[in-house]
Amino acid sequence: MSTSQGQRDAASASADDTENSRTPFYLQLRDRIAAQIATGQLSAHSRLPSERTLSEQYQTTRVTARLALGQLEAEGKLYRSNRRGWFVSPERIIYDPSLDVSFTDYVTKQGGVPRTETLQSTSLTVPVWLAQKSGLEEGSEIYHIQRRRYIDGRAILTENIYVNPAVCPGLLRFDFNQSLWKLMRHEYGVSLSDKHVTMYPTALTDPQAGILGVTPGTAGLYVNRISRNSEGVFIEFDEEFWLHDALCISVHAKG
Amino acid sequence: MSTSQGQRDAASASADDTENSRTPFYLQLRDRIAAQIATGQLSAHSRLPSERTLSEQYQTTRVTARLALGQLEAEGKLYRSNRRGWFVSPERIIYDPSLDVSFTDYVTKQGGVPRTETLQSTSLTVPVWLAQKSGLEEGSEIYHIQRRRYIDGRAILTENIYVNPAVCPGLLRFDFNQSLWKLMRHEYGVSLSDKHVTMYPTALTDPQAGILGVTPGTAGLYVNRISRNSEGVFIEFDEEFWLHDALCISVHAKG
DNA sequence: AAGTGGTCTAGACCACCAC
DNA sequence: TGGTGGTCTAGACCACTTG
Repeated sequence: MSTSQGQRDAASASADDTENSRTPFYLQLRDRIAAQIATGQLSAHSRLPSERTLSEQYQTTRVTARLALGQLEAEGKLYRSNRRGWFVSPERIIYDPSLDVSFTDYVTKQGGVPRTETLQSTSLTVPVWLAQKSGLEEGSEIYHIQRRRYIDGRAILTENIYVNPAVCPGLLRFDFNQSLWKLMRHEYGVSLSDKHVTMYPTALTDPQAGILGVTPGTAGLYVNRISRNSEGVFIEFDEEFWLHDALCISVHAKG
Repeated sequence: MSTSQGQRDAASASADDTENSRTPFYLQLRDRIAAQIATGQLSAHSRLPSERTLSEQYQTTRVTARLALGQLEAEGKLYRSNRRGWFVSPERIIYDPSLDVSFTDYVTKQGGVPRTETLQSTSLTVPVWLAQKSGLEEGSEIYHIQRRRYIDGRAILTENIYVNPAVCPGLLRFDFNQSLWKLMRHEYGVSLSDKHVTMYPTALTDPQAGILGVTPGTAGLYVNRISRNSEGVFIEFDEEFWLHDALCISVHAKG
């Protein structure tokens, strides 16, 4: 007999009930938490009460509380870290993948604290899929660099970069915790002129989710970019896996 | 005593268990369904068995089955429709928001069946936020068009378009179920030269989720675009709400 | 009317993290 | 060691869609 649901609408001060049917409780709860974020009672990177505390506080179950939290996560207003808890998402970083500006520069300029970790830097053999994208011969040599980047201490993207060794011989001797583009420009005089950027929203799955320390299935944005110089020579293929709430893509097109 | 979990790993023929700990059952289930999609046993737009049937088939509960389905939805491999069931997502449509090509044209070219519905077309007063973006005077007149677009009968995006009446006087007399850009070009000789595109992944919430007939919280991609002519005159502001699994953004940048 | 997903309850054990 | 989220069970009623 205690399976009654609802009856909590009275408590929802929300005004946007343009719908005809009752607002489910998890959406009411979502709105209440969202209001606390909007008013600044909960500020960026601050931690929410535990799921058990929330469900008790709002007299519901963990499942329902998690539904509300999941909504806010999907909207990019909350994120979770490992098994540590739920946190308020900071502002999205504005990012233009068609420009070769340094991550460090634009994050700093927008008030964030950037950090880059190099996870791997090796030389390997061009696999089929990359041969097709780059035009390089299958089996020839290519440099592979894998990195993880942070903003304000939170890992928000991991990337795989594949660089044509013909244009940057000996590249692997350098330190990649800095801007790769600056390095290529200053040390090799490489300039990029033709970029093809592809991106789509998708869930982060096993390898990348693990690297970023998030649950598999966490919403992400996949971005890749093929760069060539003015003669059409392949320079690099870069693929990035971003947490979906961390960025806002901004592209200018002229002509 | 019957609360034992797991023990189903034996049934998972999956080979990517590079992790050290046991793969949760909902991920095993996700992989099994994904395999059926990959092999074509389940083809685009075909419907899956009901959640109850699935949970019985795989000897688990609806909650766990829904977790697996939710994963595939987040990856863009499945979508749901109202209370009708779960369906296999078709290929993503490749879309370049920096080009003024017609939706109808590029969807058709990629083998899809496009359809456009005009939900509203009215003249209204420029609100503050739009005045800031466009440079138009607050309170002056602007045309507003709201549309919903389909691919293969599935509603995949809704958009709000705001057009400067100074460059397209009398625009509202036309039919907007066709390409707006073609219309502007042919009838008014308008050509776009400067476009600023902004986009980020987020959940679809109340107004847009309702228009597209999906549950609030469904993953989406928000895209907006401000277009000006070669003299810098504001032409249109367009904002689009896409289902996240429906598209793949592709942008070329030269120079 | 029957079946679907949508919402919700009231618990449980597990794996990991911080103290 | 205690608390957190992660996973899972076994049910329930509701709202909507379809025949």
